[in-house]
Amino acid sequence: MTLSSTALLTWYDRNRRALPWRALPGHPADPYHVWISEIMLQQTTVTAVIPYYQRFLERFPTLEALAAAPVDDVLVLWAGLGYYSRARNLHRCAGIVAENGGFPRDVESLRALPGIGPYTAAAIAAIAFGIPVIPVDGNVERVTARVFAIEAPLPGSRKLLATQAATLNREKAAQARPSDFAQALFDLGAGICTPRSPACVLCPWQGGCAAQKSGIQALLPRRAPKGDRPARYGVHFLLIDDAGRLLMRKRPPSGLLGGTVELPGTEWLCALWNREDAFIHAPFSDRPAGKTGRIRWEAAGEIKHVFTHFSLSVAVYAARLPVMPNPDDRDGFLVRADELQKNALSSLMRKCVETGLDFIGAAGRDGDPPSKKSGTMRNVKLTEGEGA
DNA sequence: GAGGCGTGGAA
DNA sequence: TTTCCAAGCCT
Repeated sequence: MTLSSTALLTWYDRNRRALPWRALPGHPADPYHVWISEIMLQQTTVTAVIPYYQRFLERFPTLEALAAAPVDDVLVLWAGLGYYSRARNLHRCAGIVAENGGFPRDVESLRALPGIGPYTAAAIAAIAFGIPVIPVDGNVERVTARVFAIEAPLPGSRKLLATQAATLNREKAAQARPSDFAQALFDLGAGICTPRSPACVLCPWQGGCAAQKSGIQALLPRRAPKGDRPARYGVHFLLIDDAGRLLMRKRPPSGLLGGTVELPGTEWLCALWNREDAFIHAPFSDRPAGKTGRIRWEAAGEIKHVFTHFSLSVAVYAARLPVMPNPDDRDGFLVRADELQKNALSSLMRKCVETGLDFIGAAGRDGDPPSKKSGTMRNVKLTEGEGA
């Protein structure tokens, strides 16, 4: 009774966020825009998504433009955003939906498309097509756990939370505005019912919140303790010639960082590499030293990177050659340093390349000892600037 | 169904 | 520094 849909919608009408993918109040949303934004927002913050969304829509203004593009072009626009299977599924999905002449307008058919799970199917259905369902994301789980004081820990409580969340839009006011109601719950979770210190005094549902009544709102939702993150180690090699060309290679099309471009290197194992074993994986190590002579590798730095399920430490070695040997398919391919932004570099590899180039740049200047954090990336642009 | 799958900002 | 975690999906 006190979880009034009207109260929530009124709050939303006054406090809704203006977001690039959001239609203006009272206007219908574009399913293509909603879909792109929802895929990008999976496990990703709004702040991180906004610049990617803008660039993506400039490059692929329509579903047809996206469907017609090579998947590698999509990955270039996605590089740095993480969870790269999203980009591959997005591209597959575009082909299917364009072939069908548009998005299906029901939850079940949406759910069947690649990259669209229960949450995203409900989100598109509600936001773009006005179907009265509640997409259950982290925000909605948190709000639901609190208003009903559900103390069972995630992720075990997920099913229960979804069941309870589905009861939130029973009133007529919610049924009349499914798109706004769903987004109102997002904005409530993002701005008021926040994870750490919820602003209950500002909450349109404070009178009906069971957790707030007993003062446990900041403790919910509970979560089961997560396991430790194991450490892994790798070695990567930056080789550059006097023409400013780097040797790079492409990772397998699926799996970790699938389809992205990387510096050649070792596997990532749970133990530190010794120098001898690591250098078996250095470029051209299996070739007789030709007229270029032996490659003189130098330690350029160490990169720490954290993935969801392990942390990684990469030793970067760098070397400069007058003339690059001709790479074969196993070696990889050459990329001009000033055209790196045309390749899909993960954030990890962007850091590795930056470290290697910084080292080469500093070491290359006569008598200049390589210094850490010298920031000598003149003329080399690794990311598409936003104009800041 | 449990684990693989990125990243960067905030506290 | 460490920990948490953000509009989850796939196998």
